[in-house]
Amino acid sequence: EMFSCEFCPLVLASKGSYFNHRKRKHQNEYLRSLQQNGKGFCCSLCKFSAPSNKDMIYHYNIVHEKGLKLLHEQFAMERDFAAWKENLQTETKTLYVQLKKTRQQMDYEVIYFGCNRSGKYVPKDDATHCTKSQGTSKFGGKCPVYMIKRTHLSSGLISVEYCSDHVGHDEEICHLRLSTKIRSKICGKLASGMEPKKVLDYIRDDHRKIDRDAMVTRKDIWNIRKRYHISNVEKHENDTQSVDIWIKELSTGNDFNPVVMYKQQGVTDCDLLKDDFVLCLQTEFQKHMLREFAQKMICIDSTHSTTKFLLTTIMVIDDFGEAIPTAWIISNREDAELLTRAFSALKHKCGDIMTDIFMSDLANNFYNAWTTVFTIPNKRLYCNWHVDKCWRRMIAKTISNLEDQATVYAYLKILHCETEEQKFRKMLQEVNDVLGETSPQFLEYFNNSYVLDDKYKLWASCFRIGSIANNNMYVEAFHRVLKSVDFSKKQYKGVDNLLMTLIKFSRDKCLEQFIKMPKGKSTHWVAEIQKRHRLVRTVTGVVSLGENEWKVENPTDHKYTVKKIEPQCLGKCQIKCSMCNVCVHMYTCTCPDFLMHAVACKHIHAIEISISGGKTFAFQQNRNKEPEVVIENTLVGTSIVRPQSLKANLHKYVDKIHEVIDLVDDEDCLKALGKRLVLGVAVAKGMRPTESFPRGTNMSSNKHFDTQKRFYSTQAKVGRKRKNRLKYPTSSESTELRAKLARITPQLCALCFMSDDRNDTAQVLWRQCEICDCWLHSTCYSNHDGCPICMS
DNA sequence: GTAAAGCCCACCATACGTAC
DNA sequence: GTACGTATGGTGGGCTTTAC
Repeated sequence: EMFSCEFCPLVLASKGSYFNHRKRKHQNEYLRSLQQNGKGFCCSLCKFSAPSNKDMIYHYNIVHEKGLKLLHEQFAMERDFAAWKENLQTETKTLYVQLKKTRQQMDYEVIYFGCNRSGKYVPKDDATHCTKSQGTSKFGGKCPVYMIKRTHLSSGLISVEYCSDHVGHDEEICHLRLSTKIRSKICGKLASGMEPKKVLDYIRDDHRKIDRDAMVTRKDIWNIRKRYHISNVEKHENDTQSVDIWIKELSTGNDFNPVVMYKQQGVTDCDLLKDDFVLCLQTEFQKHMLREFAQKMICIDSTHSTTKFLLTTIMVIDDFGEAIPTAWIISNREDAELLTRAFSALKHKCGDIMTDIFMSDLANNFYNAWTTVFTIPNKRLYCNWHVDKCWRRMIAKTISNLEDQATVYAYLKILHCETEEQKFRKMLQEVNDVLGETSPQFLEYFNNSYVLDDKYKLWASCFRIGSIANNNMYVEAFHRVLKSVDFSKKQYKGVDNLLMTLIKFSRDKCLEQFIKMPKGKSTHWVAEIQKRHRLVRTVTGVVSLGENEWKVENPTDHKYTVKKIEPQCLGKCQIKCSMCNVCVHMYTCTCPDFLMHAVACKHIHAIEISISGGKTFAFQQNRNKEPEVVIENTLVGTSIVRPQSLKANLHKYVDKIHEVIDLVDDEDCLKALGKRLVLGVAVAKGMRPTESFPRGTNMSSNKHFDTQKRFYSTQAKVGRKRKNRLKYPTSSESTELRAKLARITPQLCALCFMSDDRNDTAQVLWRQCEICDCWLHSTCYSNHDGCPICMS
């Protein structure tokens, strides 16, 4: 092969000869071509170009008088070289980056290093993001800083040739990287379980010099944690793979496998879609709790905002009246089809579940799925809270007048809280007429969603007497705790994080249960029960209506009926009153307190005290009688002599301190002594009884004495207009509305709540009961033996 | 001719900006 | 406060160029 010169007509026989000729004979043209093509080494101070780094250093020294030095070092061991390099980098504010892979040569290996700031930044075509805040680290030229490390394979001796003087750019620490020393320190702290915030605090306290290591940010710590996989939860950077690893570990462990069902996205399943994700979890403790407490009640609800998926929780209520989550389903949707699949897996694991009450929100998906798989519950109840929420939303949507909104809501609340079935039926007829006049649109919604097909039995208070809970707030509360405490009110943490949080939650609940079974627990419920026991003195009288039925009177409230349903609580109930031993499962009462809060109300306490005491009812007399409280004086060993002897001892110490101050010269020691003395004087001043505090007041121990002064804005407040919030009717409003309702002649049947005849006959026949005054279809009346409302 | 040094490209870890 | 997407730049392989 022949090589022809591009600058003259000469033709050369070899490639080597060609390059030699070009460099010797056409040096200027050659360098110019390097410049034009952007190759070789270009001087950052003039237009000169050189083919190699050493030529360029020579140019800088001769032409620009930079005085760059080519230095040499030798090291016996790799460790010495590493320490020297780290030190050199810190001192010269340089980052020597390896330019090429380590290369093996005759009897030594070579590594080439260069300045990290050499080079030209070339943005990518599809660049959409801004450059970094400090700008690119490439300054657009070649920095003469370099280092060649040669390690002799036979002797292990390391020889280094280097230049550490920068040209073309300043020494800026913002373009350096964290040193390996600080990295390993952070890594160690994180691995030992220290929180990133505390690690940052520790590093900043520990590092005094102003260098790159002093500029550690939270982001750096987060990156190190991610890079070295220090987090115990994230098994993989990819959430999907991390969850897979977790599931594998949980499934293959020796302990109880908590994974009931796992369907990955992208995997085909005969019943589910390809994109569906389902993860059903139940720990051994949860299985035990579900079997133990499911007979009474099952609460189900789901939440968003924990991950990209939905979290559905199945809860039961334990003997202490506390909610225990017994299974979790993490899924991408919550329709009956998917839930049926998950429930089937649950049934396979813990058998069929027979429950008395099933409580969920107003949607049918949970109930339908549950009844498809498990035995149909005796009763289904809507969560009161969800009913209220839907009513408010629909009232705001369909009724424009604010006064009408308030009136309709008040009527609905009276209806909702009515505890006697007969009264409720009558009132529902009357409310129907009021709604028809105010908003026919709302009436249609109300009838279809809450009245027809016996739907009123799912939310009305009179149909849930004796149920242990009236709303799904247990599940809501759990979801709130999960979001606010474990997830720090953040959305979209990974599924692996949620998985671990749930399993840890179950573990904590298990321990809690383990602790409170033998010890008992002063729960919120126990406090509520005791509060009601103390209120017994406000009850004015009790009238016996039969063997197990009483009417209880209050001076302000209405009369309520109390029935005894069990002579003693059969279960291992822990929410008993410690004073009269009554529990919520023994009685029923028609008062709103019993219905709303599911605890033994003051009326039940009154009956129990009356029966167990075997006395005539005379609570009124005890109204002002407070139990005597004996306060023991715990100030044991106090005497008048003791402070005087202490004072004498202190004076001796003060004399010694005088001696020490004269003898000691060390500055730090004196400073430390001074600090302690200042502190001692402050303590003594604080302890001096200068003022006598008022005693015997009922002030709370943690009450703030003065409100803290705060800065306040001087800007004019633009603030949003407050919405006209719908309020519960007060007792006087309630009486007034009841009276209004009583004047209405209803147009509906009190049994089926339909206006026309059930049998669709041409002539609609009506009949009024002489005892309860309720209007019914003749057909509805005649189908029963007597009035179906008052049973007369 | 051969070893050393340079250049280009692809890959991927790190660091940054943005949005929630 | 942090998850996420992506720009930036270090690393390494392979080829080219240069020095001896």
